[in-house]
Amino acid sequence: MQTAEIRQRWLDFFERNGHTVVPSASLISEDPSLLFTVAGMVPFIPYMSGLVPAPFDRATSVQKCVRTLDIEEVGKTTRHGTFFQMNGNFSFGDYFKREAITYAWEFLTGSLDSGCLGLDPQLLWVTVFENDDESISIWREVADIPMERIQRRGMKDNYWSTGQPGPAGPCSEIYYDRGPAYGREGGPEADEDRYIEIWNLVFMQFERGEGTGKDSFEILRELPKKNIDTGMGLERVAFLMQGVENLYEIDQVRPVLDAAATLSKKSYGASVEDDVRLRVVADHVRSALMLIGDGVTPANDGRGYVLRRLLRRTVRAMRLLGVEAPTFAELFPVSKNAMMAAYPELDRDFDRILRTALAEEETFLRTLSAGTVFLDEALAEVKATGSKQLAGDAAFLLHDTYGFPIDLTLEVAEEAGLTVDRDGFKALMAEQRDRAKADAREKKLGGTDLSVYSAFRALGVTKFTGYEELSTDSKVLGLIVDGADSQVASVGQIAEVILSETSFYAESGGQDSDAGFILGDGLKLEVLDVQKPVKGLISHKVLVREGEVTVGQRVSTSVDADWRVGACQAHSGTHVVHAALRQVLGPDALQSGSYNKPGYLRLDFSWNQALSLETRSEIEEVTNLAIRGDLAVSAQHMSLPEAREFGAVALFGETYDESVRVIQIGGPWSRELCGGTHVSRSSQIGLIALTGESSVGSGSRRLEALVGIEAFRSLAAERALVARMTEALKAPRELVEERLASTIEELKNAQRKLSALQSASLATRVPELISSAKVVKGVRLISQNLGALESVDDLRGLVSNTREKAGAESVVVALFAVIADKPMLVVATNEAARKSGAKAGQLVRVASAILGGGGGGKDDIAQGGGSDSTKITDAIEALTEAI
RNA sequence: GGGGAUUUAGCUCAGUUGGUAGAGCACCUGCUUUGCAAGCAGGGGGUCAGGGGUUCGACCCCCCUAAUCUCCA
Repeated sequence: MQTAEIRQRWLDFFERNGHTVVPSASLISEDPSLLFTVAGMVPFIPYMSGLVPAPFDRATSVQKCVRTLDIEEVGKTTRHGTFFQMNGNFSFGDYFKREAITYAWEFLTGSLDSGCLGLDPQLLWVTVFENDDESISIWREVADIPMERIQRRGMKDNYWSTGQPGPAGPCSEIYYDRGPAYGREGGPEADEDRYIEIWNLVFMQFERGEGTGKDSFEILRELPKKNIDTGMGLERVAFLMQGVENLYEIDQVRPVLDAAATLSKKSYGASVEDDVRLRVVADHVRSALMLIGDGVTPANDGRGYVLRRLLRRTVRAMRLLGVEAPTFAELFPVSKNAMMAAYPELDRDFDRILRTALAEEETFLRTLSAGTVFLDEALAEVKATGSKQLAGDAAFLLHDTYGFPIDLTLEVAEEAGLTVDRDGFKALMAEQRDRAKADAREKKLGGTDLSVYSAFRALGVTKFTGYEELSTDSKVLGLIVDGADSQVASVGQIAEVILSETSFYAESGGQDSDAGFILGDGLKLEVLDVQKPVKGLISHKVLVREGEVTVGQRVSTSVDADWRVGACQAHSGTHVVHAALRQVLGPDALQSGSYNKPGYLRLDFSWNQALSLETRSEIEEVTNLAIRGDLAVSAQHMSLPEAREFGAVALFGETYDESVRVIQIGGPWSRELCGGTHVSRSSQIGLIALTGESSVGSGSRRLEALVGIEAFRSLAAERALVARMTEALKAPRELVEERLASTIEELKNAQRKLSALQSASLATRVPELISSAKVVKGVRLISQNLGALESVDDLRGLVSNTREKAGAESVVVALFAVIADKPMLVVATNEAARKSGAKAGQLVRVASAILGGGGGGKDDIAQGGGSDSTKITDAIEALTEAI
């Protein structure tokens, strides 16, 4: 049975049983503490923890997941994949153990005709938590499983918690017996390769306390609402049902493996090592495909780094298979074709996905060739010293600094007949890990506790009225002072206020929060910040200016009107710039983040090179033409699929509800999903002036702009600058640039002439200097104070010139000058003088010490200086002595 | 978030306890030749990423900033 069919049967089965089908959430997790969605239940965490009331009693999903913790194990075992799909059914205070077990059994063993999987009940084993007799009796009753195929396991295997205080509970797992060919008898307790875990049922029953590890915590109490969370590994079931050996050989993955084998002219099954490499390629290509599909782009940290690693490990594996040429152009379409039955959006976005992958492959191939040069040098050096081993720190440097993978280093070293100090390398890697981990631990202490908000969120969603009005009558539902629930806050205190409804916009979608006041009877609260700490809940951070605020009090929210006008201009302006950007650069230039507040906007977008001045001007022009065009701005609500159909731009990394708000500017000209506040016609934006374009990391650029009156002020300031320049240069505006260039050119020429003139004039003094030579200890010494000179270069030129002209007989030229009010000297010796022991560097040191400074150089020429120019005569004497 | 590396002529890069910034390619001029990366001679081209500090003197040492590459979390 095809993987896509198992998936569909799953969803249909649970929908028939009253579950709401929830589409897979993005791989980019909404929870900022998680890099990716790592399990089927991740999107449901707020409902499980009670932070947000669940909108349904029971739900089911097939969730895309990425886990890279065991990335090194990929390909070596049957069941480690970096991308996988988890089928889940969930109950939020609705059904519990009995139904969960019943559904699981029915779906696995029910007949194919009835939409189930038709697995042989004789091959299924289950495990339960050691003292969970309730589950055992349900299993006996519902499935009639003999006791021999039910095993009890401890905390480590069959108890679930998040690792932190919160919900916890026992699990029951279902295993499939692959038969005696795959290992020992005795159930999952004996052999988890023969008995493959396919489904984990988690009974969220208790609340746990503080503690570390999997088993050292206290069970505090029963949960008031018990939940069910189950996860069936889609890939595992697929490989069992398709009668293949592991998850790399299922219909969604195998075609890539075959394509990699063809490209490398290897046959799968011929060599253990090559098989692992082929599986790595098959797994990583699929994971990368899915990640890029969800909007991740390669980067040097965070999610982007995980993607980069996957892509680079693929290139590396292909290299080890003997293919040095680019391969992504072949591999990615194969993976896409295998996955598109379940994920049709991959086909739609494939141009972008492939471009992203190809760009990274090209970058990495460049990195590799740079690393190869370095590695060859390092290996040659090792050989030169007669050693047989490349040091660990050299291998680490290659890996850490040049991104050259260790196993390629091993391979190349081996070809050169050398070994590599792997232990040294590992030690350095461990050191680096510890550094990063120590740092992460330090930072984590600042994590915020959101539990204080859950009670308020349970009262319902804060109604936002700010689209229609600036002022709204409301009621204080709650106060938080210093992170704790409070009944009252008085003058001078800072508090968070939860209201029944509000006209204040909370920071989101890049738009900064509104400013203004919350007013009541004798009460004045200045709003400092507005946030949504929990989905649906708006919290106002305020400073109490006058009076005292208490829970239950009637108040009215009053947003600063000027502020809001500026905020609307800036946010609509951001949409206009985004649309202009895409019009000029093409649809690849997609916004990856933004920030706007009155007068200012910032837009980060995916693009891999700096924008030229012309391109920037063009974007600015398109932007301002759209403003001048007085385009209508409208907002409408629709479902997410409808919005997609409508052509609205959804941003990656953002998560959207089922019902979304689409902002249109000029109809189809700009359509974006957005919850922000906007002007009603584009002309109200006024003016936009781009002020900067910069990089925010590889593959991502940032545009900054001023909006409205701020834009005007900035342009006015530049105009004033040009006015001052025309005045200073005495040239009309059109000629300023030319005049400036010609002035610089003239200045350069003049300087060149001047220095030529100077050295010529200095050259005329050479004969006089030579004739002034005095013989000291058998050496001719030419020493003089030349007075003020322009530069040390002149002095040095004169000294070496004099030495050349002075003939082969021994001579020491020591000339002094005052340059920029400081005494300087240059000493030169010829070969004969050096033979009789005169060293320029030594002489300079003696003389410059007298001048209150220092100096040095080589035996033939040296220079020095000091700070007291009245001592030059003394210095000449000392130098004469020193010869 | 924490490390490492790089930034020098239009391009690719040298630059040795701190003492006149170079090479190859490209460009311009001339000569020699008329062909496959032609040769010879001459020449132009540098805020040594930016800013600050130490020093008589900084491409070089110290500090800060930026960009790019890279590893780890």
